[in-house]
Amino acid sequence: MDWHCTTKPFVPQPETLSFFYNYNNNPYPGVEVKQATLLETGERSNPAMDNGSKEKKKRLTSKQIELLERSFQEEIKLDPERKMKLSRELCLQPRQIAVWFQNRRTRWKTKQLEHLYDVLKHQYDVISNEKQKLQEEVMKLKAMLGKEQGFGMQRLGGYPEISGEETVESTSEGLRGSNNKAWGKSNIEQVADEGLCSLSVEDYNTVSLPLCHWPIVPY
DNA sequence: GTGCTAACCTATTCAGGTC
DNA sequence: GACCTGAATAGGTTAGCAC
Repeated sequence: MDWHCTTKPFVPQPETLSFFYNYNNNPYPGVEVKQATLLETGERSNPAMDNGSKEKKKRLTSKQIELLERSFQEEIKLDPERKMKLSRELCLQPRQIAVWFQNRRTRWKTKQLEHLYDVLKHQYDVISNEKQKLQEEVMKLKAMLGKEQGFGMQRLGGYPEISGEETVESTSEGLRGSNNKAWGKSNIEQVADEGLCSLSVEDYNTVSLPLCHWPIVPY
């Protein structure tokens, strides 16, 4: 089984998260009313219970799952025609096919969310590391500046005042802002330029989560 | 506009399998 | 027997169609 989507994925477009909610830009994907077939009507009822005697739940065979999985990889949605075809081929009720696809989509979505979490976490780690490096660099530069100014002031008979309140972040921003070309672009800005994330310098300092402006489509 | 129907969804239940 | 997984159910939303 491939709950981890390691085989051919129906890869969602990365620029949007809407695929979690909307597989085909409809409020409910695949909701297209089609004339119900005789077999499909009454699908809501449990076919296993129809004969009065309560049949026990049965696991699908590996062969059935294999075919269902292959079909799912081809198309995440299940159209009535395909449902009936699978139903005949696998000797399962159409309802069972529909339920399997529904559960499979749920599992797929969960996996996608887990994957997205990993990606975001990685991005966050990268940004955190870069911030740490920049802070260290700023401290070094401040120390150097202090020494130089101290030396100059000694000759003038005084010492400069370096505020302890001054934030590393503001200094960092100022330096980079005043001489952007010399500093070059940070990884984060490159990412932002590539349109993956929309980050401002302000975001930089307050970022607690990657501030990617991906649309969250309400369900 | 309203009612019906069939598709979808999430949350939950329950049974089979594994340790 | 506890825990996990997956098949199935319950209940809700949405959209197309007929009236």
